[in-house]
Amino acid sequence: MKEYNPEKIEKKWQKKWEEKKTYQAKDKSKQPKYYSLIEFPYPSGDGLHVGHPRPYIGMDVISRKRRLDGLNVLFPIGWDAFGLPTENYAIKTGKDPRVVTKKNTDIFRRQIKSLGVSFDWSREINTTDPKYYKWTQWIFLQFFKHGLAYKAKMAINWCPKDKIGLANEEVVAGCCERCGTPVEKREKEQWMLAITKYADRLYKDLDDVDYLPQIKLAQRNWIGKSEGAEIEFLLNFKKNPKDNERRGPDGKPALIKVFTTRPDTIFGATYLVMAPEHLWITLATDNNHDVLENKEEIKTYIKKVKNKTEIDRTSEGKEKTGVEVKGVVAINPATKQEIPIWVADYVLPQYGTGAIMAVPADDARDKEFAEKFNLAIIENYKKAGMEDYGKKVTKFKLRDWIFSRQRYWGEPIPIINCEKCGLVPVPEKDLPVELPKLTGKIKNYLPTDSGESPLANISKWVNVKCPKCKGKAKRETDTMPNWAGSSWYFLRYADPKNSKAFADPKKLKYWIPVDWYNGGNEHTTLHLLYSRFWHKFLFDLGLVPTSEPYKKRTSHGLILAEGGEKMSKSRGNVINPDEIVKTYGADTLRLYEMFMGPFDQAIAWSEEAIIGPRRFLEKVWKIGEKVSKQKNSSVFTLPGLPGGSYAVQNSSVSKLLNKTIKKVEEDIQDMRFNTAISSMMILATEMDKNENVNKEDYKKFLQILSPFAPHITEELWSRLGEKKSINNSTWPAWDQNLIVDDEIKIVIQVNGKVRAEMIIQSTDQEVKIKDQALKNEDIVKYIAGKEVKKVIYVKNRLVNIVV
RNA sequence: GCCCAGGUGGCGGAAUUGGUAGACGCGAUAGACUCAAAAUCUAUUGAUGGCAACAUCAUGAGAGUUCGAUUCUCUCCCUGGGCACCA
Repeated sequence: MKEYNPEKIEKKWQKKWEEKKTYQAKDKSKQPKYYSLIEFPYPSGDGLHVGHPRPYIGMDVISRKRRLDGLNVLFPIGWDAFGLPTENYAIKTGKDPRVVTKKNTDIFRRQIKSLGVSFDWSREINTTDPKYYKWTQWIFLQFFKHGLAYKAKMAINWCPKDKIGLANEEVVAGCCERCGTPVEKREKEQWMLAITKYADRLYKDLDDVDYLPQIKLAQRNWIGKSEGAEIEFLLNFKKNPKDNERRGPDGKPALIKVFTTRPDTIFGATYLVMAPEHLWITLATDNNHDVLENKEEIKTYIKKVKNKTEIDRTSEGKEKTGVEVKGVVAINPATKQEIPIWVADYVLPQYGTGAIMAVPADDARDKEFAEKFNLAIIENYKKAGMEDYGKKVTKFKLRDWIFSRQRYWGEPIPIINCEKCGLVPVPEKDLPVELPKLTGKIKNYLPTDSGESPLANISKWVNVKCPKCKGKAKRETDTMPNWAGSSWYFLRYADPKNSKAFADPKKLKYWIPVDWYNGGNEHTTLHLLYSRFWHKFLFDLGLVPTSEPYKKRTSHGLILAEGGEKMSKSRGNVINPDEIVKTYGADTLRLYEMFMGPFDQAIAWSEEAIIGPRRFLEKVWKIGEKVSKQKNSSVFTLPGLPGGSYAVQNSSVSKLLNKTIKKVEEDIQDMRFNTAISSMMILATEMDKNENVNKEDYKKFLQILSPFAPHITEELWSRLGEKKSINNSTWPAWDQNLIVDDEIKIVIQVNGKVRAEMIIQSTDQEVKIKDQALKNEDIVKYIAGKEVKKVIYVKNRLVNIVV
């Protein structure tokens, strides 16, 4: 076997590693633990494309490096398999989502395995497995029992033709993706999780974790902590003087509470604006109240606003709309002036109090609105103190999490609705509440006409006895969002087969927190925040050992198709890794994906460029042939010293090797995989040129390459006579003495422009170097006859002469 | 619109974080080997001018700070991602 034949050696080693359980994490070990984590994939029907493995390979490099560092590494994988695409596919084809999921995970598993990623497959999990979602439901019950899961009326996207609730993604340009009918908003009772109760801690504890700065920033912006004041504006009713007894339509004192981050600008507040959804205006326009002069006009406006998206409503570019609330005015507590009240959709109901004081002199949106509707703008108004007119409060943009889906393919919410007892949790002993199989007459995965989940159609499943009073009751038919299963999956990996608890506390104590979690930027504010929330809740219950789940978080960029577009089946530009593995080998694919560009940035695939990494591996192979032919002439044993053999150092290659070991080590830690590979390419070229490459040097090279290209290095390693796997070896140490150069080339600049080069000794003093530079013959002609104002020396870099 | 990331040769990108812009790879051109081709090897490869030494220009655009700016500041343009029911 002279030629490099990746197909043969890759399959061979993958089989051996599996047999020898090389990558299985040990629950008990004297070695320190290391938990590295990737976001478990959604097994879509399109199969794996070359973008999927990028983060896996990246974290695989980290994990393999950690093993060589002597750590007990947990690097697990599973399937986040509930979700819309599978459900929609099931609706279209009538196939059981379970069958579809099984098929898809089988394909994904085979494909991922073919890349030699060092996952511990013995811990594989699947969120759709009842043994798994039993615990998702169990955690939900804990939320419910602690009052953090509750029901509330929320607006959902509703297609009036298909009569189903739609995900935001299924709404295209305001219309239903399937039938094109304009989408309406519809109020529906939804399960909510009170993530806002944790807003402060989710914000503050970011200080203690090692996330990339932009990830922290994104989370902070999302939580949207702002300090400001709530100020009460008293109302004055015009239509009926009796109303001025300071009683509003809701029976409370007639006032509107606003939230502002700038209470100091109150003297400039010339009108109030309420969100169309504001409770005050809802009540004031209903049939029981008659305080407003233009109720119908306002009601028409509110109806119109209802179907706009939030982005449309708050975009500065879009023209502002609104109506004045006639028949009532507010009194500015600072100026004592009467100011008009408006309803406008640029104010959102969820944030602050759903009402603002408008200061058009200071706020761009208020100004735009005031100019359109001819409202007063005061410039040069007096500034007030922060707490002169209202009390200081902290508000968060973060909203509670809508946790219901009217879908089939999700975890059933384990609640029973009893006519007498109300919402009753399913007893823990009855978990999991399994999804009923759709058999016999019912083969329909569509939601019901009333907008309920398809589960509502299955009366046998729905109708149950109340666990409390044994009376008639019905199961909750809403299911959980796909975010549920992924909010705690990393805990399950610590103990994936446990049937008594979601995980053994001892094992959690050993493995948690996750040491390094890498994932997509698109998950920064949802999944990452949700899972931190669940983890904190479990921590408060004493069920997990840490208040934060992940010590470190980094992100990867997407791989785009050749034109720079997203890869998708519908565009027909998907590249299947199977073909790349077949043509070039898994090691080449791995190297290429790590080499193609910075790990955290989106990058376009290029079929043409893959050949580079392949040529590099051919070269590594060639050097291996050369080295293995050498007799051990370059290794000798020093008499008198125990055991070891001492290599004769080939100084130029050895120096470069030591520099490369250091560089690769540092680059892996910072995920600068592309430059790590580039430095190894330089080393390989150097070894290839050199007649006598020391065997020990070459083996060190194989070791530092092995996290990137595990198959070829394992093969070459064993050919050099090593009996143990390269995985069980130790990362080579670099020698500081071999890294420092004695002679250094520096440049000489005149006025910042490079004019000459010179060689200095590393021991040279600054004065000597400056003097040498001024005397340099190329430099003399540039500075002759000119006054030297300044000479700047940057250590080991340059001398700059300013004339 | 708001928030985030980015814009460097023909292409992907590098630049020790203020210190030689273009490492490494792809592609291209020429040569070696070959009957020939492929593969491989060697050399060249930012632009302009010049026989050459060399000079000038050049990191999205414009300004600023500095001995020195791809890097820092300001203004603007463009691309990608997120915006709460996609995963």
